[in-house]
Amino acid sequence: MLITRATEYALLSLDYIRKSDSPAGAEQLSEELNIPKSFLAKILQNLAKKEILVSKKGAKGGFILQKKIKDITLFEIVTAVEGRPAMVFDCTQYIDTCPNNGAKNCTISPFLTNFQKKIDALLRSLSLEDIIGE
Amino acid sequence: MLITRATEYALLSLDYIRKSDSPAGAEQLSEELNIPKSFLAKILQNLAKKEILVSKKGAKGGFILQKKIKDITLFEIVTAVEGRPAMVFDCTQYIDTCPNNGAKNCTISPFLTNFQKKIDALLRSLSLEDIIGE
DNA sequence: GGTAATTAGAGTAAAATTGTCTTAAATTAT
DNA sequence: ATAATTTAAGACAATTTTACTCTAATTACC
Repeated sequence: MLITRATEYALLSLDYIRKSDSPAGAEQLSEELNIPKSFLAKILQNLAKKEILVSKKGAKGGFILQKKIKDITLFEIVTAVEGRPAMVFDCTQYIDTCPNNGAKNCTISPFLTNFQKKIDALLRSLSLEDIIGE
Repeated sequence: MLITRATEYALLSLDYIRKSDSPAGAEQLSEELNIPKSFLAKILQNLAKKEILVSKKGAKGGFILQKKIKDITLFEIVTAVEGRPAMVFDCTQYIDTCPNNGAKNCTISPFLTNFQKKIDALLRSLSLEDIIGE
């Protein structure tokens, strides 16, 4: 799966948040969107760390958007939530057993790297506005 | 991960097989490419079932290509090896807890479906020749 | 017939994802 | 100030997916 459930939850939350007048709390989002609360809280925290959301603590706290939806890319969201860009493949994991000693003599490495770049570019080109509409 | 290790093993094997004069056996491929034998055997079986490889049993048996490399798409390979097309996302899994009762009122479903189609088209447009060269 | 190879299916192990819990820190309202 | 509310952080547990193994059967060559 290129995009995990966590990212799907993030997209749904971001759509809810941008439609909300006041800060939306984790509990509220959890109930409205039927997403496990503690899990969602983590996701929202990650979005806040990466400057996609602003978090407000205390009573009447919650989350609001930090940027316009056209200025938030899918690449940013995925990276924030999953802790790394969406990966197409990962032969780097077993580079130690690679019979070609890494990418140097690998027949498929150049292709896969290129493919990854294409997906990255696609994700960077898509804004939250593209996804959830204006 | 859009493409699993099994598909990577398939690509490496296909490259080896197409360079080989005689049928390449699972054991040989396993040793040359440093891939666990039993795991690889399953992958090769799947490629054979989906008419990408021809399998020859018995002594001097092994696998040979069934088509030209320009006529084998990455989509075919992934589908054969992983048992389904490469998935971009999967909210269908938890459709029962979806607050929008499935895709009908979902804010992100149209986008995700569209995104999936783009990836499918990309995978269908790429031949094995594109990946491993002529 | 005997050996070399694939086929088939169940089963195990490891890793990643998803989800929970508990405690602390910050902010607001009273 | 104090209580109530809400985020922050981190450890932990459950689930799912991926990766891999094993055994027995089948097929084909010599």
